[in-house]
Parts: sequence; C-alpha cells; structure tokens
Amino acid sequence: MGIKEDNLKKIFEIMKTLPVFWNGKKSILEMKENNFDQWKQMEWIGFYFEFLCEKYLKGFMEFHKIKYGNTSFDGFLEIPFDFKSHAINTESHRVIINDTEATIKAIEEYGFVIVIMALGEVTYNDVNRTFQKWHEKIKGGKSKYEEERIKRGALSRLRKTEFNLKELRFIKINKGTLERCGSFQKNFRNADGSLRRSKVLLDLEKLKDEEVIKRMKF
DNA sequence: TTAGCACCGGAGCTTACGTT
DNA sequence: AACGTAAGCTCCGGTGCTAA
Repeated sequence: MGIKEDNLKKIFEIMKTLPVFWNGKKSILEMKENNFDQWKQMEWIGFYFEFLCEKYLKGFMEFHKIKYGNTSFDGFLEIPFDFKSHAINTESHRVIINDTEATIKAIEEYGFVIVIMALGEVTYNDVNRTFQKWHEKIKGGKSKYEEERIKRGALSRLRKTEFNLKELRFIKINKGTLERCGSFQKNFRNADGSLRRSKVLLDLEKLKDEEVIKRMKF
C-alpha cells in the first residue's frame, strides 16, 4: 500500500518539464499526428493533459493498466493515478473524478489514489466559432451525435482555444476525502437518455493540507 | 451501451431591503 | 415586527461530444 518517496520525486521532476502554454489547434494536431485516439474530442484540454502525461511519464508509469468494472485508471505506478485538468478562471472548483465504486475499490486495494491536476487559465474566445469550424473540418464534418443535437434544437458549447498552465497539484484521495468532498453524484443522464453511474466529486476548497501532497507552480 | 473528458446553469437557498 | 420580493450565492443534476 502506498508509493515510494523516490518514485514520487521522479514524477515531480518529470512533470516540472511539461509545456506551459497549450494552443488549441497545435495541441489537437499534435494528438492527431501521434494517433492519440481522443483528438476529436471537444474537451481537448483534458485529453491533451492525458496525452502529455503519457508522453512524459512513458516507460516509468504504466497507463490504463488497472480496471474495476468498466472504469480504468489513467496511470499506475505502485498505486493508481488519474490525470485531470481544471480551469481556474471559473466560479466552481468542484472537479468530477472517476466512477465512485471503482475509486472505493482502488482505495481499499492500494490505500489511496493520486489525482494529478493541471490548473490553468482557459481562454473561451471562440465566440464566432472559427476554432470549432476548423476542428469540425479536420474531423471530417459533423458527427451523428451533432446532427441529432441540431435536430433537438440544443445549443452547442463554446469551445476553448487556449490553456495556460499555472499549477500542478498532486492530490491524495482516501476514504476520508470521499466522505468530505466526494458527495456521490447519482444518475446522470447519458447520451441516449439512459442513466449513468455515480462519480466522485472533489471540492478543491475542502481539501486538507495533507491531501495536497505537492503544489508545483508554473 | 456506457465509459471518458469537464462545464454550465437553474433551482432553491440566504441575505438585503423596501413597504405596511 | 412581519411580510414580499429582489439580488446574490451554492449546490448538484443535467448537458455536450466521442470512443470502444
């Protein structure tokens, strides 16, 4: 149970060298060129962070190795890791983590899991949708889901165009964390109207000092 | 079909303030 | 003081999209 101090230190060292300024178009193209299969996603920042973690920690940490039910953890090195990104220039600092049951099982088996969270300033300036159109074009047109969305008359979300990394926060999650801030979400509606499983929620403001094991400023 | 990515915004509380 | 409503805030359920 737990992780060796040396391994943590190595992770910190590697993560210090991450790029700080992420341009949307460049990031998406980089994922595409490297055949990272999530490059078509609208929330490119979250996936790009995962892509960067895999690129930088490759050979040291393993990825998508452990799985509980249908939920796998992004990284594994003695214990499970999860990579998250979060905009700091927003009101809410509640961050959705993984499937609740899977997280509880991982904690039972390994003692805790670590979330590596990229905090940064997000630019939401795609008001005339030029970024979105560019993305749609390289994706090869509208997806089936989007055609349906238009039929339903639902709004399309505003895209993010840039991310400026300000801090990496390493957060240790155990049973106590779940009880304090991980109010268990229940029954999200899924794309087809069916129900989703509940997930763990992290409230950044409710974390204790000993849970944030490292803050790395950029 | 259900998981991943994470944000959004409305419901419904709480506080502030004007009127009787 | 008691009430009505506006304004501010918090919470958390719902949404958008793609992959396997």
